[in-house]
Amino acid sequence: MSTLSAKAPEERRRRIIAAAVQVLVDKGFAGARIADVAAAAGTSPALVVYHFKSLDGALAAALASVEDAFYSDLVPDGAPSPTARLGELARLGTGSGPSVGDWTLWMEVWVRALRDPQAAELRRSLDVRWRETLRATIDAGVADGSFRCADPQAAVLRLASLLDGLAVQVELGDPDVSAARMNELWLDAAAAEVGVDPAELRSAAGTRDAVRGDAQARG
Amino acid sequence: MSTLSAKAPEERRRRIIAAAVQVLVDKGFAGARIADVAAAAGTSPALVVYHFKSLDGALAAALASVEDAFYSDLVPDGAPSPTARLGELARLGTGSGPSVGDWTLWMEVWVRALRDPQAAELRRSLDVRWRETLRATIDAGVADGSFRCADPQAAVLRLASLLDGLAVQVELGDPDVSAARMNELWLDAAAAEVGVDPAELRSAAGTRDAVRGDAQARG
DNA sequence: CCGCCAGCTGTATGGTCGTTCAGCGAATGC
DNA sequence: GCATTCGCTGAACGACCATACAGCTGGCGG
Repeated sequence: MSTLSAKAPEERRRRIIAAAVQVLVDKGFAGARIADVAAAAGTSPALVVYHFKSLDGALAAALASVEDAFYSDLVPDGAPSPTARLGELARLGTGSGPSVGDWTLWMEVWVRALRDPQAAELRRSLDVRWRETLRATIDAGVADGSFRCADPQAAVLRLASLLDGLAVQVELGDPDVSAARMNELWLDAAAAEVGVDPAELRSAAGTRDAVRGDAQARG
Repeated sequence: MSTLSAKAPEERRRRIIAAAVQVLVDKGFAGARIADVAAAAGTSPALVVYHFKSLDGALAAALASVEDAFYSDLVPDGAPSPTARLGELARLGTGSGPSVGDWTLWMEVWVRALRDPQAAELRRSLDVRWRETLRATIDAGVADGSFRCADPQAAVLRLASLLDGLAVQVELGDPDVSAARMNELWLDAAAAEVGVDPAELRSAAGTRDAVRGDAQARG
């Protein structure tokens, strides 16, 4: 258990996982080859198998890693107001930077989930988590009076689905739906669902430092 | 150009196309094999290649055929009122029977479109057509006073995207979004977008024979 | 020092398919 | 009737890849 030399293999492993994620994004499940992953990681194909037993193993590890990233993306920094938090969530789902917004990858997962139970479960758990987050935000807003929402359950389903649908348009290069437009469209829909002024929500979405309460961690 | 014998090969061809569609739905682009198509069509693998030059050729023919079906699904029967037409569109997009609602297939096309320009173009043209149909309906409703809609362009983008997103949930077997629930959720969103009573739209959606005007074919 | 083992690699192996090809029967044109 | 073409097939062929394997190397425990 030496500290220095033991790190190199682990580092190598991480590199392969990162490479696998990249390959998945670039070529999809259907186009991903062991050789691609190895090349992207700067190693030999055999090493990928050595560490992950098979190509599927490597891709599974890649998915697990983005799953982790997804979850950590979702923890709020500070305790923003519901309005600010809603804008924050819009930024997360809309921006293509964070894992939540890795839409190419999610689309791949969707299609794989049509036939692969493992992928279906992954997608499901991430989706549940996302909806819970949305739901908690809406409930908090309703509780403190800043939102009005007759049917939060339906609102969450619609907003979550709308996000998925908009992402498809963006990812497919729709000329009418840029990433910025996607954000706008979603925020307006969210504003309508929770009965706030779209302009207010839009400006809240742009604001990084929101009103901080410190009492509750959850609504 | 005999009438009887010439039909058999053509019939065979159609059978292969239908088989290819089925295979695409069952196994997706990634899992589709010439042998599968041949087996489903009750012919030899070689015949598939004989008629379509390659597997890709056969799959392309399959897509072309669903494209045709999609377009013919979209022509309205009669000249329904905008409200009834909106319900009709919901039925089309929501039911899994007609080509418009072949969501498994569309999801496959989406992911393929991420990397294949031909698939991207197919998806784009179908999407444009769908949005135009929605837009025409909304415009007609606004024109005759039954709808109120501040930003029809945005409404169309949101409703089209929402449909896509809801379909993903349904296709992935989400326990909270059955096909019936999808219909409901979409209709409510549509009602909100065009400022009508959800209950009215829901009942119009269930009605097959709507109020028939005969003046204009388009709004 | 020595033997061992984890980490790593290049090459072989085997399986899965897409595509090709030579040919066969039947209908068709002459 | 005869040659030809069309529709169709089974049996190869060969490309592409995942995986297995034998071996090399460098550091670590003894």
